[in-house]
Amino acid sequence: MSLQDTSHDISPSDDPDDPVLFTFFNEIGIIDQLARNAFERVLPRGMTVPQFAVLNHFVRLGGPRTPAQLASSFQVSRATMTNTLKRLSQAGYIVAERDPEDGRSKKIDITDEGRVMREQAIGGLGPLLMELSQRFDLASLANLIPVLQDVRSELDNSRELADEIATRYNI
Amino acid sequence: MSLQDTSHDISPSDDPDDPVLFTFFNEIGIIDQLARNAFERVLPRGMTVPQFAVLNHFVRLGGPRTPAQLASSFQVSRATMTNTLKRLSQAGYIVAERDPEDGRSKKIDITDEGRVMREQAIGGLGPLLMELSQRFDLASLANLIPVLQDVRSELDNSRELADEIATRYNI
DNA sequence: TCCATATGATTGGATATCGAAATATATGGA
DNA sequence: TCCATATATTTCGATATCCAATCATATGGA
Repeated sequence: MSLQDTSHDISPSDDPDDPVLFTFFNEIGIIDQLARNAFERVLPRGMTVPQFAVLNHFVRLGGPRTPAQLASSFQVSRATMTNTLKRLSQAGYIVAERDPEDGRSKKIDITDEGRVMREQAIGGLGPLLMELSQRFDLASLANLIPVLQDVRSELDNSRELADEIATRYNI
Repeated sequence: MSLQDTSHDISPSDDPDDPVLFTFFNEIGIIDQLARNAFERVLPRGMTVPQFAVLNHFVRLGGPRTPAQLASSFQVSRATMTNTLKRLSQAGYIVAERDPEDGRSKKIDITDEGRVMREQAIGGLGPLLMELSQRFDLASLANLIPVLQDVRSELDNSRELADEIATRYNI
């Protein structure tokens, strides 16, 4: 959920103690929620956005990959990736085998069933993206992307900052 | 998690079948994740972003509010709001009483303990926002906000679109 | 060789979130 | 009055996500 309520209106907040960053992250959070929800609706029954993302990764970039590599690619914790991989594996969409070179590690790859499921997922996702493309001003969005990437990069570096502030203020 | 992996780099994707919308929502998702995480780090032990958001709502806009109103304000389902309110209530930060006018409904309001907790939360959140304000180009972010609000508004209207596509493609 | 440390993966416990179903109360019409 | 329908809230079951702790395997230095 976002930091700030909106009372479900779309107009900008004009509260003076409502800094730009607040409003910005608020919008980001709501958009993420709505987009995730829209995508999930057009995915096949039981398929989720994170699971599809992993299947798509294998189709587009090829396998195999280790769980650690996947976690890093998607910027989630290894624990989270373990969870997603477990579900995909139980559904038969991926296979895992131990790495003979390094007994700690695993090699994950997509199965034929996984490829079929990924195709089915594209079947609904593609049309949704098409429709949304027509509704949005894609040029404006394209202009936003570099700024968003800067923000991401800065946030990426601010974990220590947050921890430092936490020790300063939360004892 | 986002739809698309990034292999943890920041550069724009130049994959031709990687439409602007894909990249855009991908960035949004990662930023939301990172920001949420940063905020959670500076909140007092046990306090979460959604819980703080509700307390902050009461302090800024006053109470009481019904669960349905809160759910609508934050754009989450009523089930989700019930869950958050239960935790806040168990911690003593809010109180609920039945609405004498309408037996189905409840009036929620913040307690003094809730106000204290909200102040403590501001203690860490404020400094983090300050620091981030210095690291970011706030003017660029401010320019983005209207576009983001348009996107949100469009997504807000696209639930039926997603459902229609779902019935078309997912049988 | 042996141990301390590092690294990969998982488990356990917590919260958030959704949709669907259940529960309780209103409301309006026959 | 009584019932069908609408609305408010909660419950249930599922997934995602994190952190902290655990387990297994490597690796490097004494």
